[in-house]
Amino acid sequence: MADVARLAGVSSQTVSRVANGSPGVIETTREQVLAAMSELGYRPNSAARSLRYGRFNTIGVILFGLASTGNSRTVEAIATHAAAEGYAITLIPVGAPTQDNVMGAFTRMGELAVDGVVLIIEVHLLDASAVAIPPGVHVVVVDSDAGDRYPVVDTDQADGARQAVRHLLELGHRTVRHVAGPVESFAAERRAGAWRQVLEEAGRPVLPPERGDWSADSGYHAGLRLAGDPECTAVFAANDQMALGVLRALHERGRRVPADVSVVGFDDIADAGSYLPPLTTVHQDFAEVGRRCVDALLGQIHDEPAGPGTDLVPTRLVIRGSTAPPSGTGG
Amino acid sequence: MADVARLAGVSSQTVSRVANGSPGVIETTREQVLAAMSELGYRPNSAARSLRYGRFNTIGVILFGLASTGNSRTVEAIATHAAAEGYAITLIPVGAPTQDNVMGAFTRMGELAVDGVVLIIEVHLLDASAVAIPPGVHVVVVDSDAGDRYPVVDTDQADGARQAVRHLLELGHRTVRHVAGPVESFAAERRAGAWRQVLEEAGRPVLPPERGDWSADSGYHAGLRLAGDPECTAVFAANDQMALGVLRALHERGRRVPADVSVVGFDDIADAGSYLPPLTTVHQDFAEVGRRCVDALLGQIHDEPAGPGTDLVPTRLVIRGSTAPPSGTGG
DNA sequence: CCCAAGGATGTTTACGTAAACATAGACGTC
DNA sequence: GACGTCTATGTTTACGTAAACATCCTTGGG
Repeated sequence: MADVARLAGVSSQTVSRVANGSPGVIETTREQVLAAMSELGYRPNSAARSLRYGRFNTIGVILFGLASTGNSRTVEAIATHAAAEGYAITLIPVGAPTQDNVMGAFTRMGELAVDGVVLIIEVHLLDASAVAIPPGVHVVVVDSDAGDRYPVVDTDQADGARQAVRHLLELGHRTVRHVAGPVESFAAERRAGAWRQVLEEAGRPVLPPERGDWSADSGYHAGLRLAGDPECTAVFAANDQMALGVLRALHERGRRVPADVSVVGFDDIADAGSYLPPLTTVHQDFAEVGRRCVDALLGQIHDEPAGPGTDLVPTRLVIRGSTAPPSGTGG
Repeated sequence: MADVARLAGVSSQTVSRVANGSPGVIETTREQVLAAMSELGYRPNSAARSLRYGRFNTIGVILFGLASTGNSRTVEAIATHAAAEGYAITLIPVGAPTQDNVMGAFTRMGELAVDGVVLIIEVHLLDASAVAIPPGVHVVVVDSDAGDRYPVVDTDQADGARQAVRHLLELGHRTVRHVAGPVESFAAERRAGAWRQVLEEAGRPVLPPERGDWSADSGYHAGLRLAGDPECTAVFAANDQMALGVLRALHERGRRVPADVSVVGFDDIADAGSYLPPLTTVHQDFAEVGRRCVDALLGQIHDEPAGPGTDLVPTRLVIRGSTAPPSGTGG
C-alpha cells in the first residue's frame, strides 16, 4: 500500500480511501491511485483488514463429511448464500464422529478466522466432548435436537416421514416397514419416530425397523431381509440411497416394485427420478436450509439477539413410480 | 493478550511464547500464563498472526458446485488432507460457469485470505475472462488441459475411458456407443476422445456420440435414442449418473442389461454397485486427487519450485453386472 | 480583499502478534 | 571473586490497514 501511495504521489490513507470507495477523493487523484494499484498489482491484505475491523467476514462449517448428499448440498447452499452476503466459507472437516475428533475440530476452530460457525454434526457428540463452543463465536446447528440450547435449522424430518407413511397407508397398505438410518443420527431417529407414530395412530402393526447406515449397500441388505417376508408390501426407507438398495434387493428376489411392494425414500436426490422404477420420495429443500443457516448466523453476527429455537423447513412428497396400491393378495 | 499478561504478571511476549510453545519459558511461569489464559478465555487472534507471519494457512477452492459427485469428493479430500497439514479450506463457489461469474470469483479471491488456490473449474473460462490469477497466489488446477501453463492434477481420464471401451470390445461387441458429457468439460472431451481413439485403432465403426449434461435425466434421454437402435449392444456413458439414466431407458424399452445391451459408466460412485444391474464402471480415486492437489500447493507455498505439468492419478475398471458378451444376434 | 466554511489530503495512532534485541540474574571456571 | 556465558524474561518494533484528527487549499460572501 505504501508503494502504491508513493507511486501515485499520495498518502497511504488516500490509497485506503480509494480501495474502500470512501467519498472525499477527487476524480483525478482516484484515477492516479487506481493506475498505481494495477501497475503494482496491489491487492489489499485481508489479514490487516480483519485485524483492523475485528471481523473476518468468514463463516466456518464443521461437518463429518461431504459424502452424504444432504451435507454437500447444504454446504453448497451455505457457501453460495454466504458469498452473496460478502462472507466466505471455511470448511472444517471432522474425520470420524468420535469425541476426540470433534474436540480437535473445535480446538482448531478456536484458532480459526471465523465470525460464526454452522455445525452439521450431531450435537450430542459435542456434549460428550468436554469442549465448549468458544464464547463470542456464534453458532447455528443443522440436523439436531439441540433446539433448547442453540438456534437450530433443520428440515421438517417428522412431517416428511409422516407424509411418506400416510401416502402408503392411503394407498391401502396394511402397514409399512421401515429401513432406518443409524441410531446416532438425529434425522434418522426423527424419521423413524414419525413412522412409528403414524402407524400407531392408525392402529397398524409396527414391526421392528431394519437398520442401515445411509448407504445403498446397507439398504440392499435390509431389503434382502424384507424381501423374505411375503407380508411386506410397503417400505419406507430413511433416505434415497438405502431405498435404491431396497429396490435392488426386491428385484433380485423377484418382488416387483410397485406391483408387489411399494417403496418410498427420503431426500429426493437428483438421481431418484431415474431409479427403476423412479422413486417416490420426500423432497428436502437443502438450499433453503443453507440459506436460513446463513441468515440466522449473520443476524447473530450483526448483533440481533438469537435465542435457541428450531426453524423447520417444510418438505414435500414427490410421488413417482415406486408406489402403488397393494396387489390383490393383500387387500 | 495484554490482559492475560497482566493477570499472569508477565509480559505479553512471554504469553506469546507460551501460546506458541516456544522454548525458554520456565515451568512455573508457563503454568501461571496457562491459568490466566483459560481464566480469561483467551484465544489467539488469527488475523494478527496472519498479518505478522504473512501467511494465512488457508487454501481456497474455486468451483462451480458441489453437486457433481466428483467435486464434492475431491473437495472433501482436499479439506481433510489440508487440515492434516494445518491448513483450512475456504470455499469459493461460482454460480454458473459464465465469464462474469468466474471473473467475480477471482476478484473476490484477490481479496481473500488464502495462500493458494485449487481451481476446479474449466480453465478456458478463466482464459476467456480477462482476469489473471493474482501474482503471488499459488495455483493448482484440477480437471483441465492447462498442463502447459499451470500444475494440473487430474484423474487419468483417457486411460480410464480406454479401459472401459476395450473391456466392451474384448467381450465381443462390434462397436461401442458413447454418451458424452458436455462439450465445455475437459474431462468429457478426454473420455470421448479416448473412446473414439480405441474404436479407430480397432477398426470399428465410430457412431456420433450422444451428448448429455452429466445428469441421470440427460442419460435417460440419450438412452431412449440409443434403445431405438437394435444394432446398439454396448454403451459407454461418461459418468455413472448418465449410465443410470441409460439403464432406465433401456429397461423401459424392454432391452435387457446386460443380455441385450452392455453398459459401462465412469466414476464408480458409491451407489453404482446398487444399480439394476450393478454397474461396471471406471473407478476414480478422488481422495488421491485431493491429496495431490494439497501436496502440490503446499510445495509451492513452501517455495519449492513447481512448473506446469500434469499429474495423472490412475483409474481402474470395476467389472460388475452391467456388461456381458453380446447375445447371439450380434455375433 | 479578508475570512469562514468546507472539501481534499496528510499524519498519527491502534488493532494483536511475534521477531529481534535488550536486560538481568544465575552459574561455572580460572 | 571477577568474568564470561547462558537462561529467563522484558522492551521495542513492524506487519498493513483505516479511523480519528490535523492541515491545507479552494471557494464564496461580506
